[in-house]
Amino acid sequence: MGNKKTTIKDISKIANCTAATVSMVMNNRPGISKKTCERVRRIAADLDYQPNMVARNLVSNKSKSIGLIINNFSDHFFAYLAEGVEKEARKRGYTIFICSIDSDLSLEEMYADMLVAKGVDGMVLSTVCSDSTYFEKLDRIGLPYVFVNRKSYHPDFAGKVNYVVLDNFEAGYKAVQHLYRLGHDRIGIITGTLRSSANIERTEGAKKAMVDNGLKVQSGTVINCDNCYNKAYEFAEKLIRMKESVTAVFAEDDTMALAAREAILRNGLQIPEDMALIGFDDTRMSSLAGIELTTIREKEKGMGQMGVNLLIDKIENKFPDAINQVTLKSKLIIRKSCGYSKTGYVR
Amino acid sequence: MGNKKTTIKDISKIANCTAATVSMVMNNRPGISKKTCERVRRIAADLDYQPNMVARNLVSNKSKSIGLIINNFSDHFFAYLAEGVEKEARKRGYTIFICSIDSDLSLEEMYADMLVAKGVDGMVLSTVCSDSTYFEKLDRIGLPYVFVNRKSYHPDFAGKVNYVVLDNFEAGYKAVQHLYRLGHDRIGIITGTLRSSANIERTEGAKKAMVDNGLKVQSGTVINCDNCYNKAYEFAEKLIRMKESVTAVFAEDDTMALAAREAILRNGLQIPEDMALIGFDDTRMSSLAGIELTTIREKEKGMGQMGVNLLIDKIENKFPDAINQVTLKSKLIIRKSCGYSKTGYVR
DNA sequence: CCATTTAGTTTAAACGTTTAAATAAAAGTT
DNA sequence: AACTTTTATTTAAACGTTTAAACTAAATGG
Repeated sequence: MGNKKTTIKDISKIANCTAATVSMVMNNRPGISKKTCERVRRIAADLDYQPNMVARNLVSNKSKSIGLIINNFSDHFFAYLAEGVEKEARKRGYTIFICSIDSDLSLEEMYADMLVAKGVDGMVLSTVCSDSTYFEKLDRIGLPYVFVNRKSYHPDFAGKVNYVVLDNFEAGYKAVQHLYRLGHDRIGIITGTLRSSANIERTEGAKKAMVDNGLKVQSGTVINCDNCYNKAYEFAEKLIRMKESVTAVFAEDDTMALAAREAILRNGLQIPEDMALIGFDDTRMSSLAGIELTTIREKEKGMGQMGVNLLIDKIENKFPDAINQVTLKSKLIIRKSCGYSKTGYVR
Repeated sequence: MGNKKTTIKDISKIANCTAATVSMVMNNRPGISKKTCERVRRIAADLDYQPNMVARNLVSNKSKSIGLIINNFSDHFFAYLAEGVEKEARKRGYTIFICSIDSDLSLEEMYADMLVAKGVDGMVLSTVCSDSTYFEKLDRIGLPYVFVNRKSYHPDFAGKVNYVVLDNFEAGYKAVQHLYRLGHDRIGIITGTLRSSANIERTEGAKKAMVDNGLKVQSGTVINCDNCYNKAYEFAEKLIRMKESVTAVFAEDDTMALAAREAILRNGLQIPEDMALIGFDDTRMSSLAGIELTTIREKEKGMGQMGVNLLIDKIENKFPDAINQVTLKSKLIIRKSCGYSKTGYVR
């Protein structure tokens, strides 16, 4: 043990040349004789040489590492997002530093600073919108970053920031439109945290659909449950008690939808007969026999991939000053929880 | 843009002292006058100085970074494991490089090499047991690592390697014992990939329980489905067709259990009346109304935490040559899918 | 055969820190 | 006042690379 790693110097000594020569060989630089090249290569292989990225990073100021800040690992959304980011980054030769903030917004800036200090080449930011604009620090030092699943509403940044998002407005609209056309007039909305532009826009879309169809958004029927199972369960019970006024529920993520489902069933009601239910995310749970939740599918993995590709393009200066703002579309997955049948919509 | 990061030199110039002095101030070293200390501190704060970890890493040979290799992000097990690792590491001041191999075992060694090159202080290895012993390279260079959810059977390593695992044998035993005591004599087993010590031991435990109770392990009733939903679905359909010989199924993870559930229900059978079913992991799906899967709960997050704590203790040389082999116990979560009732077991 | 080009290699500085050793300045002792 | 001790600061080397510039030797050209 303690047998230090092989360095370029170790090789150069054995190969009777200087470190510079070895470096050039290892980087396939032109202008080295075939003989030395082969000799050095052989010795490097013999000693199982791996270039020290830390040293390389110091001089080149490139680390081939990317920072990824997510909210948490166990949410379907972030898990798939991270999967997309990591796999795609790997393909392009980058490694991921991952940080989760677990809804503690104050952590984000701290992590970002740390990632910068650790020398990442760029960052993917997927947590909710804090009002802070700490990322102008990133701009200042010229470190590329892209938002995934998040926009900035800040007037100084909204137009400049690179992002990949879902068309959440359209998705929310679509969800409510589906309920409306199945005959529902009184619809409750369980929203996710409103610090996220995604949820803000889902909610706006949903409300717009209600207004466009001449429905009223009744007070107490739209509540922020912060993507939390328990809060959603409680709120769903409240909605049930308003049964006269509510016949359908749109939950802005599947976890909350399933919380609502539990509340509805435990209170002796049936889905969709007594209460229609539509979720968001199309998690694995939604398709199970007996659950069959109508929901909205977004390509989290794809968003991660696109985001990181875009980031790497920036890093590698493919399109230095392009501003990339990508908006993806979602898909309505119709199952049984809203009672849609082949006979189609009633209006 | 392009406004390079502040360095120690920038500060030293303004503060009229040398880089060494600044360094000492930033590291709270004794022997600097209060005056310089404050001056340097103020300037550093003004310039928003962040020490460059890359440079620091190069000289100290410590990076405060840890490598984590998982199979994938979207599996419940690895998501929670990673969550535990990351959170605990954060508490102790470490950042995580995450790599997923997605069942491609050959990637693991490559990643490990890369992580070493990037200067991690240690690694948490949670993927399946490859037969390779590439980690002796890690021993050679003196880089600490710990296995989580995995042991080594290799005679040279089995006794020396640090790990945190579940008592999978006992868990498998417990699962089958539960079925047996509910009156089942013919039990099918859907195993996870047998390249993982976890699944090997679950299977062995399960078989032992059968043997101990005088049951026969019939041919064709124990099949490796590689933790794959589709394979499990198919195999479950086969088991159904052997209905005379099989009345209960033990699946080594919840995903496969739910695949079996779909197969059973789609074939017009009922759970638990026609077929009892027990899973493993207690994922969020298992507890949903209408699913209510009996399963085995393990603390993935806790395993991650313990693993990384153990690793950091090694890194920081708390117990230099201790060998830590931790075995945790699981818990049987009884729901409805095996038909257990308050009347208890029949034997 | 000398001048010039080309090919192969080395030198030396740089990247931003840390750290042991050296030095200088200030403070104590007699 | 001369010597010792203490305190504060600087020097210089190191970490493992990369890279531009300098050098050397061999090849080419006239």
